[in-house]
Amino acid sequence: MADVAQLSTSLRRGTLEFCVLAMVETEDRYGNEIVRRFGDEPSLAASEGTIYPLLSRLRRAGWLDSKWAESPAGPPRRYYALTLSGRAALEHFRTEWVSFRQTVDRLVGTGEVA
Amino acid sequence: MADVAQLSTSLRRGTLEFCVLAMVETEDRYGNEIVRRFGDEPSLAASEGTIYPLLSRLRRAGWLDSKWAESPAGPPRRYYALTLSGRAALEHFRTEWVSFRQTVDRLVGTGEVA
DNA sequence: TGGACCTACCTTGCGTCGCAAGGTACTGTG
DNA sequence: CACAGTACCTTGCGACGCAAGGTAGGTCCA
Repeated sequence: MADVAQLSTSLRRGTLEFCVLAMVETEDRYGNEIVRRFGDEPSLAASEGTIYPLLSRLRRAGWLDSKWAESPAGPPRRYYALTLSGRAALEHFRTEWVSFRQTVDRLVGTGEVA
Repeated sequence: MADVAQLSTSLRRGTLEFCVLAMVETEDRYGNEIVRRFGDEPSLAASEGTIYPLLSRLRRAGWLDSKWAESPAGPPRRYYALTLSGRAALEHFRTEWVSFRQTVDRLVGTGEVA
């Protein structure tokens, strides 16, 4: 059960993968970079153990493409880019997200006036 | 992997339980009633196999209380009510949800202008 | 040269959850 | 008495988050 401390853990579910897609939409990025960027988002913080398997799944699903490139200092990096079907999936999520968000707002309320 | 058909399945994760809490916030409700009400929400549809175990978890977590009552026609119903700590959890979710929602809007965009 | 450290990748194991399918039982109707 | 409707719950499977553990390339400095 999601006690209060783990609340945001399961909130991320189903959203994180599309945040990743959005993150590589305009620019190729590599795994560790993505992990660090999510670390800056308090509502979305996710560790290596979450991001790397997620990137593999997105690659297998054909939504991401990857190519190796050398690092200016350190081991080589695997850069990810959005594929055509990845872009389509992201677009589809955007519309799905809007209606989902509205439904939740309506059902649980946000403290604002209805 | 969440293909497009299962997209909303995992979106629900982490949200559904609080929609349930919100649903019994102002009025006691029983399981089948909750299932039917979610059936009317296209973004949240969830079946018995999801709702009943969820209700049990919420009860074990101390967020819901239940009492049996006879039905005007049919087998007895188990009515659920929000406990004090359930109410606190729901309030906590409401603030968490608002910031989560904003983060996702910002990261994936919604098609609206930034 | 060699040790310490950083960066970068990935896997293993555990626990949780959604959900289709299957199961039990009470009630009213023909 | 059979049947259909209502209402509850469980089982088994697959997917996922994530802490922890593992490998390896690169730089720095003594």
